Amino acid sequence: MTRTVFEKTDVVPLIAEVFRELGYEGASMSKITARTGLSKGSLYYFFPGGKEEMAAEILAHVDAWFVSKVFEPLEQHDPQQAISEMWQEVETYFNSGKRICLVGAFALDETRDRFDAVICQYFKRWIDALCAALVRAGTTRETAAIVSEEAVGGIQGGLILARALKDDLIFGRTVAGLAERVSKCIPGGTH
Amino acid sequence: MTRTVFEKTDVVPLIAEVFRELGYEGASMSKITARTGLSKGSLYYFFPGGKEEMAAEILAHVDAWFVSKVFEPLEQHDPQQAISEMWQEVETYFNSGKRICLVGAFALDETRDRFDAVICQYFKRWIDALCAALVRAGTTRETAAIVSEEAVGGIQGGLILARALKDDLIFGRTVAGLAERVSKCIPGGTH
DNA sequence: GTCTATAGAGTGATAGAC
DNA sequence: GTCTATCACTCTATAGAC
Repeated sequence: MTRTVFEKTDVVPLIAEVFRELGYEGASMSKITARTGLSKGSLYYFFPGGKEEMAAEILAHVDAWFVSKVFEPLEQHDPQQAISEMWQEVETYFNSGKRICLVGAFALDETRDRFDAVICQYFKRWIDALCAALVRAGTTRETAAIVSEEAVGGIQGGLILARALKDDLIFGRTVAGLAERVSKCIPGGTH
Repeated sequence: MTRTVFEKTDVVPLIAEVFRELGYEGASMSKITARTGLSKGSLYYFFPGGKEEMAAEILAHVDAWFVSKVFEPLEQHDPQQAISEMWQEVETYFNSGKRICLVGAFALDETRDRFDAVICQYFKRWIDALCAALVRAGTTRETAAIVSEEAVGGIQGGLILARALKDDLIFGRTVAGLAERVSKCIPGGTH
């Protein structure tokens, strides 16, 4: 019998892609075993709580990525640089719109109710972090709050359009448009 | 014994809400029978093709609604009035963000591949119709194309944020913001 | 031998099709 | 309601590292 040894840190991103592509309900255990190469035994060894625990860990993993790559820089670093890096990270992470936002997808159906705290926190922190960065860059609190919502929402909308239209360029246009509008509300911003 | 007689036209909107709330995979036949009051027999009488035929008819029904209430007015009526009515219809239809876009939700997971022609057509026609209305109102073709994408995408993003944050006001703010930006690119528009 | 990780047959429940 | 396939999940067996 061959024995492949997995580590949990390697397993989480694999399962994440299955949930991302098939959704919570569509990601059956058999699909997960087929696409990850892990047996049911291994999956339940890593995640005794089953499918719900897998999804919870995956959401936490996605959230942690955004915290370190996007939210914390926006909250702590130079605001203009952090915002500019945010657009870059977003374009790369979502692979020009070919990869969707797992948190956004989970928000749309009853899956939201299973994970509502994480889902709500993710978007709230993103909007608040961007807003705080804009305020530090000199934007008024009112404008910053409105623009931050528009930017985070706009990214989600761009991902839906990219998948719906099977258009590899639309997400880039969306991000570029949002970046321009955000930078225009920074006094002395590059535009 | 009581006997409730259903007509297919009454059944489609009922099933539509189940798909909208639970997603394609989450909307099991038992959930559909439970929430519509229809027996499995009735469902297969109305939809011999099963679940896939139900979803296809529901998508067609949603699309037809948008064609008559949004796309055709944008394509044919007074552009400024049609655009202003679009925002009104969108706010009402999505119930201030408490109701999501079925087409957008289907676009996110592998459900898209089952219905990709309808899903693509829906968003393409919406963007094109809005773009054409803006051009008729005097906007340059280039600006109109960009703004139309931003508006249709922005609506989808607003719906995701509304559900994720459980915020009844954010969708209204999103629509108001988009409406303002759209009207600003019309020469002599009301702003 | 112990311990950790893996395999996969087998469980009852429920899916969608008819 | 009845069908078969598949669901999430359990359990036993065991491979390999120590």
